[in-house]
Amino acid sequence: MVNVVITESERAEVASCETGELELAAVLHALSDPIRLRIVTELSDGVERSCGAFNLPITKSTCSHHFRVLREAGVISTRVEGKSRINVLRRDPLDERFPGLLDAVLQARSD
Amino acid sequence: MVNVVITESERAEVASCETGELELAAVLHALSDPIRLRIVTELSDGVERSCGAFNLPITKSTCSHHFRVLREAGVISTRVEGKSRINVLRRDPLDERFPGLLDAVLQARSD
DNA sequence: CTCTAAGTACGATGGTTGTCGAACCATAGC
DNA sequence: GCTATGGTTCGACAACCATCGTACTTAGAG
Repeated sequence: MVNVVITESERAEVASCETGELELAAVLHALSDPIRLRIVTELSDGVERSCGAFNLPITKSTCSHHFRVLREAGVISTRVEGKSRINVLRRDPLDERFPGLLDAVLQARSD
Repeated sequence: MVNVVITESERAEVASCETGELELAAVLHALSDPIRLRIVTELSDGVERSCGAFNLPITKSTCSHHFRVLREAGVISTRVEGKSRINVLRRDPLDERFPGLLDAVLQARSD
């Protein structure tokens, strides 16, 4: 059993050395919240939706937070359209980088 | 935009109503840490390993913590053998409940 | 121009998490 | 019985996170 002490930043650095690991962990973390899972599931039909179209049981600011987490992990992308922000699932980039991951999560959710 | 306030426990309860969601979120969360991803990856060859066999850059207690998170999410199982705790990846149960998920994660990691 | 609708940004707060060290426990070997 | 060895448990701590309310921005409607 090793007994080395490292800081948080060093830990993140170590992680990013192994290709793909950091981004994968970020995507998995983004998907590991019920609210965000619900958003992703609803977006998985390919229909673009504004943030307000999800009827989520949270306040506006919390809603904004969750969409940002998903956006920064690369799970969704958002474009401005009039007063609304339209959200789209970034299915193709995700499928290319993590083949099968999104499908597995979506299928698991719909069981 | 709805504006309902709920507590954390209520939120968890709501989540558990939709079948599979809670467990899925737990598994995804368990996998969203670099150290635990590494443990799962090493275990994915089917070889059973003691906790100390991973050479992780963390202390014993932190190590114990990560194995517990994986165990409680149902990702691994542990059995006592002499002085050691032998860890096994619960591949079949995982594949049955979340088909393709583990494979997708493992493949993404090895890119 | 004013008002409303849709979000974002900021600051606060309570809960969770990753980490550590020290103490503890169980087993094997002496 | 004594001593490693391999883990677990506990308490502490800093960082992070989900949540909220308030204030702000931007765009369309009147």
